[in-house]
Amino acid sequence: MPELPEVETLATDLRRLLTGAEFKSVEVLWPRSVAMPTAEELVRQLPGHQIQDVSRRGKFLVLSLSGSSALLIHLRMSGRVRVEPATAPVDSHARVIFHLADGRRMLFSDPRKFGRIYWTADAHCVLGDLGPEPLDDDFTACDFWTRLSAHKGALKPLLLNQTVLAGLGNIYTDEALFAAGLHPLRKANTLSVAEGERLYHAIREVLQQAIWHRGTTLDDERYQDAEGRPGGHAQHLRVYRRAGQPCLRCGTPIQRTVVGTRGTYFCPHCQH
DNA sequence: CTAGGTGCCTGATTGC
DNA sequence: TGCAATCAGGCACCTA
Repeated sequence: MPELPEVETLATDLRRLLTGAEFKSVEVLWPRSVAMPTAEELVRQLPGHQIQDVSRRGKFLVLSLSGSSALLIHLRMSGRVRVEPATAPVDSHARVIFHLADGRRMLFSDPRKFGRIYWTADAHCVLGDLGPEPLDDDFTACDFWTRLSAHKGALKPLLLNQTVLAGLGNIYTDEALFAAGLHPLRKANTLSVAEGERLYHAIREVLQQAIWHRGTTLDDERYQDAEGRPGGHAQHLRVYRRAGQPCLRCGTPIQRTVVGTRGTYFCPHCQH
């Protein structure tokens, strides 16, 4: 599933591929993929708008358009965005097809139909509740510890909460907790300042490594970059989907448990 | 306010 | 073998 590193990789690719491109027409094959405005309005009014920049906020892909509107795309579980020539065969899971004036198309495909597209003049109304960007310079360890200490629940659900911190999903949350030596059920407000700092640095390092490898594509998952290539980070995962295999630090078998509703992987010896 | 539960979805896996 | 049931999971939405 696409999390911050996958969306970052995609945004970087799309910026290179799409800056300056203009929408010629839009085909909506699954109307519920369009969250805002209605599919009809998108089809009627998006053509003619130009893509001025592509960036990322949390797990949202942000396409800044002429006229200061923004096209926001959330891939959720199985969404994918690809730029391809108009002659490419149409993906059977295509949900929205953006035909570009230069003849190419930007395809949004999504087998599980959880992904959502927003077109709005006020991106803040969609992105406004997101927490800080973990890789931003102005997001500090001190800020992070303060946020953690305000919650008495377990660390894992808290790190998945996008209003606390933007961009982490199931994979990188488990990886960051392992790297920090913290148990997923550890209560957030019991962390020492030093432990908070460890988690802060672990999150940033795990995310940066994954971006370096252009994201994680697991065997049964379909994350791809804008040109259809898989990411290379799967082989660097240290706990995620490694239940029963030896911890790379101490050799103890990695355990899988369920926290909330999420499959959760951790080393019972290294994480406290 | 927060915490916890459910629905949205389909491909892959499991069970009979 | 074939079919049905189960599971996975991010987030919106609901209730306590």
